[in-house]
Amino acid sequence: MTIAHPGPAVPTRDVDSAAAHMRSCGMRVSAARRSVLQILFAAGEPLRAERIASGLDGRFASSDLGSVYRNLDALERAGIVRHFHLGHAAGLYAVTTPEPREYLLCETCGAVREVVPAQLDRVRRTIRERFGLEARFSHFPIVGTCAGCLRAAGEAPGR
Amino acid sequence: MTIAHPGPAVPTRDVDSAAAHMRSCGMRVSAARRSVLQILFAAGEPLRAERIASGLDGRFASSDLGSVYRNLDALERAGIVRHFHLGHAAGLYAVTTPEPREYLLCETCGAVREVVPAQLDRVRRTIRERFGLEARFSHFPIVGTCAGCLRAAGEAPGR
DNA sequence: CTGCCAGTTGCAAGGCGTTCGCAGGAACGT
DNA sequence: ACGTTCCTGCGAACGCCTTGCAACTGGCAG
Repeated sequence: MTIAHPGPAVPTRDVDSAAAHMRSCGMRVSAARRSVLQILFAAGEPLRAERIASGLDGRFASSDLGSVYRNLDALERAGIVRHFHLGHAAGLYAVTTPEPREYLLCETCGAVREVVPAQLDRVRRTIRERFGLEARFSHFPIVGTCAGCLRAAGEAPGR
Repeated sequence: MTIAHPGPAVPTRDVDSAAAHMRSCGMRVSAARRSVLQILFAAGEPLRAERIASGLDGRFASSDLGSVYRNLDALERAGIVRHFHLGHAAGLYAVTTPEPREYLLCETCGAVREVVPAQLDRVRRTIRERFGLEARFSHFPIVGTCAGCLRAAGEAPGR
């Protein structure tokens, strides 16, 4: 998935509620799709397609990488899954949560901070007022240098 | 170039001043490098490597794409060139300017707004105060929906 | 001005993440 | 149980970028 699907988010609690929604969308609930969902729910953190295809390193049924991408796409279209990108790395996929998520990334150490949108509303408002842009940090994060790395950078070069 | 080179920016006015700086760094000033610089200066806007390799569509000397990437890398290391990314597309390269640039991207229509860092300082400060992160929008832009697309989206769905 | 040699070049192959075409296979309404 | 339609795995291909290699060349030593 290279772009974010704009459709409404449909948070689901478990594989079965997700399956119910899939059926209500006219999608089939195949073994491969069920497996993708199982893995995403089990992991509890965003995963790369590769890792899903591997069955979460063997703990679940594995499937074809191409099919995983197609299924993630279908699930994202249905609002059950969403994805985002940290820098240039492969996309990360997660089950849609009731409260959306946005991200901040430290380009130096790779640390990721996950926040709910309300925490970025002041930032968003400033950007909207100044530029008319309604910013989203859910698909592409805010990138910068975290406090720790700033400190480290401030100490080391001093010497 | 997949990551941003951290070195200091070295703004140059033209190919010759850039060449002088290159030599002062111990780099050779080859025909291919001169051509990359000529093209970047002539274009006056950020370019994709592909476009540089093509000699700006035939108007300049063309060169090998691999060499273009290597040269852009070398020039970026030297501070003469920098690059950024708009979404998933290929990187965009430009000559370093005295005043750095940051970007805002409308994910809907693709419009790009280029601003100087001061215009984003309030945003940056808010983020720093709340999260300790020193944000940069020079390598990855702020992404969202621009005023025009917001309006269009607000009208159309009503019908 | 000549010659040398590390730094560069062009070419081709390779890598990563993702997409696509295809033919066989399975979900689900009837 | 059946058939249609969607989905699957496989392999090939793509876009963007990197890399290995042998030939070449910039720029300093002499």
